[in-house]
Amino acid sequence: MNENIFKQMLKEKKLKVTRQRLLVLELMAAHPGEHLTAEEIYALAQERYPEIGLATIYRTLQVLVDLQLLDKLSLDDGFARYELSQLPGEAQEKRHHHHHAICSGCGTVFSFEEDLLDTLEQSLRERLGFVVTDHEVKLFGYCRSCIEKQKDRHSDRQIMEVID
Amino acid sequence: MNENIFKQMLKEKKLKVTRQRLLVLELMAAHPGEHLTAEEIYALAQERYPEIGLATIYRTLQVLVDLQLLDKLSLDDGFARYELSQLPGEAQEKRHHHHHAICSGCGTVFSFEEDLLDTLEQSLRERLGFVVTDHEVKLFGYCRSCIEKQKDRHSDRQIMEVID
DNA sequence: GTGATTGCAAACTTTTTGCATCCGA
DNA sequence: TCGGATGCAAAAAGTTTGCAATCAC
Repeated sequence: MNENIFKQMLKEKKLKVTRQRLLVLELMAAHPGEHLTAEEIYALAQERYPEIGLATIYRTLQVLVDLQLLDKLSLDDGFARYELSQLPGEAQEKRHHHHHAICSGCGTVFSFEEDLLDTLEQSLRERLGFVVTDHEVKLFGYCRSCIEKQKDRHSDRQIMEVID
Repeated sequence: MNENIFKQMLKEKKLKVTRQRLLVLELMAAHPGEHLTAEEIYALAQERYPEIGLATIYRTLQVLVDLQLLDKLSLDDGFARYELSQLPGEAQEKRHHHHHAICSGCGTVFSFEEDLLDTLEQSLRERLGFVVTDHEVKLFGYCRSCIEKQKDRHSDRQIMEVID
């Protein structure tokens, strides 16, 4: 992400280029593919700028979401999360988020691209006149390692039951 | 929804059949397809049982979600929402929620069934060993009537610009 | 200089929890 | 009777807001 493009975007919206805004974007760019909470971003920011306030983090994240530089998402754990947007700027029409598979066992989030919703979106447009601009897909389940742990635990339990 | 089945489910989990639990389930059953917040359910419950407490609503909703009688969902507006589950009881394996199309213009939520994710889920299982147990699909966009309103507004704006 | 931005604290909102009382089995 | 359930109020937890001081332009 080019810093100058960011400065340009801010100027176009008559927003000021501040140290805080540059820092937050830089941090997000340094953590691509992660789904950071405001608190996590706050902690990272404090390492480089201890005086920064949590309210500034929230306000800055909102600015970056408005500029479509960040995506705001939820993993249903009570925190809003943010990640670097994949297609910055003009390519907005095609801006379809990647999807998330959330392991119910360990909470690990797997991200993946795949546009399988075109048929669905077309059908919606035809049947309801609803035009889709964005979609969010969350899959819940169990990752390989949790499935294996689960198997182990089942073996243990069977053994325990026999012993008991 | 058969009340006796519910009582049976409660007994199996050693939970008590209370007036509050019966009331909340009855209210939810009377509003199928709606996506009610805890506050909305609280208001409905108070009409029939003014002494009921909001904490009871939350605790009861949790019980009903655990029993898979309700689905908890989020429309990204800061409220948890609840709706009657489509397939109660045993058919849990096939229990795939319907999806939601949320209009960014007016907030209307359109629900629809369609299982187009089988391919995606199969691919995840093969590639990652991730086994999907549930999914949530949200589509954002504009409904027919908001699109028409938008067109009108555009016409207005053009006229205004000419006049100005 | 001037208006946007920041940091701090307080407020707000939704949800959860502690506890005395109540009620279902 | 007795342990779970309830209602109330207080607490939590994430986020937003008011305001004086500060900073960008």
